Amino acid sequence: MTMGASPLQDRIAALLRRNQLSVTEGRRRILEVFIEAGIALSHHDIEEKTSERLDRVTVYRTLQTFLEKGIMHTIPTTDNSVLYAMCKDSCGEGHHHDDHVHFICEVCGTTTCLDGLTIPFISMPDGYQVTQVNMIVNGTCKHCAA
Amino acid sequence: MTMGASPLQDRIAALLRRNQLSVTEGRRRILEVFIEAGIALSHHDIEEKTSERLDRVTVYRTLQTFLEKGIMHTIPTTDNSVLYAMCKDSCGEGHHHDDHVHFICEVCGTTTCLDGLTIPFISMPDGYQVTQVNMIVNGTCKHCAA
DNA sequence: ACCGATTTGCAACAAAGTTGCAAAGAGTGA
DNA sequence: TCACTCTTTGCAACTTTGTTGCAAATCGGT
Repeated sequence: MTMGASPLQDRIAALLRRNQLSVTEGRRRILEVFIEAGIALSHHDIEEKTSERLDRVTVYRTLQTFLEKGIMHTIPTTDNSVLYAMCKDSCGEGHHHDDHVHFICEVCGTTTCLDGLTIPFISMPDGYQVTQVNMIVNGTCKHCAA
Repeated sequence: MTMGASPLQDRIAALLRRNQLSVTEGRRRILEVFIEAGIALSHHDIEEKTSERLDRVTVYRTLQTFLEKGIMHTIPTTDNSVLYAMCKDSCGEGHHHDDHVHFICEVCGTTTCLDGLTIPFISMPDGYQVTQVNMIVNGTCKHCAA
């Protein structure tokens, strides 16, 4: 029985189906958490925000699936926590538009995708072939700046 | 008794003393491994290359010390392994010249500091303050390129 | 409502990282 | 060179993080 529960739930269900994934409780919860948060989250964050509902293993497996489908991407961080963030809708299976800058605020600790900022082109030394470039900026975000 | 054992050992001892660190077996071994390797290493790499000699805990604590002293820096990676690399001699305590690009070869798996390549300046949106910028390039290095 | 395929939770495990403490080692100064 | 002090190391025990196999629950289609 498919009753349009809410615009958010509809959007989540559509996203999953578009990626040939069945719409399950766990996947819905995790996507909800990401959309509500609007920032990049660590595995630990997700476990906290979904605890009493989802098993640790399920979270691991679901995130793995989302990465493979291109629904999410990971963000490298200096302090070595794995962060996940939702890709824009334009990111399909395989094809990523992961060319934006990531910003990590050292005050509030949040990591955001600066979708407006494209990573500048750099020319590599002879013989190097580039497949992906990541750019991570650390500092103070606009909300935390005094 | 200070007898110049070898140029490498002298260099290592000098580096440690310059940073107010006593010259111990463990610290010497770890610096040796880094200098010999010439590439960035994970904690696991170091454990392997010094096993039978150093305790896991010692490796952790030593690397931590080197980070604090500015002898080494960490490199964020897409696959979320923590990598350590030696700073150039010009990096002092606190002051880092960490403005170079890091290259991760997807074929041989090695990570190198491209000291010649400076990270291009990017202008951030209003209100953002930048303290550090990291740039990680994935691809094929010149040794692995067919 | 039923059925096959997928997904979940559990348990057990492996790997990575941390903490406290006693023994060993480094660097003084005599 | 020895003795003394402070630092560093190794051990043991533990927490956290991530993985694997398998049976029960759930999903999507009919």
